[in-house]
Amino acid sequence: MRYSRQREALLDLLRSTKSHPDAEWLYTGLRKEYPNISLGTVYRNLRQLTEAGEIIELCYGNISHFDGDISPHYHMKCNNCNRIYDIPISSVSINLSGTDNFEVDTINLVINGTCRNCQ
Amino acid sequence: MRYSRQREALLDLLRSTKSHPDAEWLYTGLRKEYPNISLGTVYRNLRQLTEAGEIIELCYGNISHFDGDISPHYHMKCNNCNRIYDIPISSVSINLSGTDNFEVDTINLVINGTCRNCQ
DNA sequence: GAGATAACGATAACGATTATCGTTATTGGC
DNA sequence: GCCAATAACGATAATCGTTATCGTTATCTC
Repeated sequence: MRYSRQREALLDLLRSTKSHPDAEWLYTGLRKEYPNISLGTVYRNLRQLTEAGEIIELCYGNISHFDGDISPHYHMKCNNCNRIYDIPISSVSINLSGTDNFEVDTINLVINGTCRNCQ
Repeated sequence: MRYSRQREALLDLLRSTKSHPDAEWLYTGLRKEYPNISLGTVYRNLRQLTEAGEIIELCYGNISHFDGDISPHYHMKCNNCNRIYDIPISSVSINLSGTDNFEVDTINLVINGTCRNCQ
């Protein structure tokens, strides 16, 4: 993967937020610095970075969101405002007993509910 | 919601399998009994049944899968064959401590890894 | 059985994502 | 530093899952 300014800016922007944005949000943000950047470039780089393991793709509600934080953690999604919050891995303990003969790779946990702001 | 033969057949088909199928699979299956059924009908009824809480919509990899089993349980997804397996709720114990002020509605847990067949 | 209308089938429209293609930018060897 | 090779770009067309439209059919209520 050869260096590109656009990909670097995308990675910087994604790492600078905790909002788990989608491609459109990133595109809008990048256009401030790169007014001619193409939406295709955003999608291409999001896919490359995901495949390289530098970012994580989250799938909530049939559109992809992205997370620049690749350290293990879980998510909380508010059913009202659709915001996605992080849950530190230390706040959850998961105990598996019946997954016999299944080789566990990653654990994906999403708590759906209502966040403080929306109550 | 008025009765319809097509919706009833869809519900029967979905409840008869543990494969967590997508719309296309259900469409293909229904065409054996209803050769003229429309794909739009499948989608319309899947949405209605989901909204009515009679089935559950699962989102893995940007295409919707459906589950006729609405009793609480979790899922295991094989990264190799993409099959989705059920995990009984009794096999997992989840302990939340840091979700302060978040009103929990549902818990969505997916274990990604390699199933017995694919090892 | 008749009128009201939900649901149908066929198909067009939509929105997110991916592919194409000619041009531009990065890189490694001279 | 320059040049050739080519990865990545921007613009845009194509794809694919899903939703909306619309005239017709089936279900339900009286």
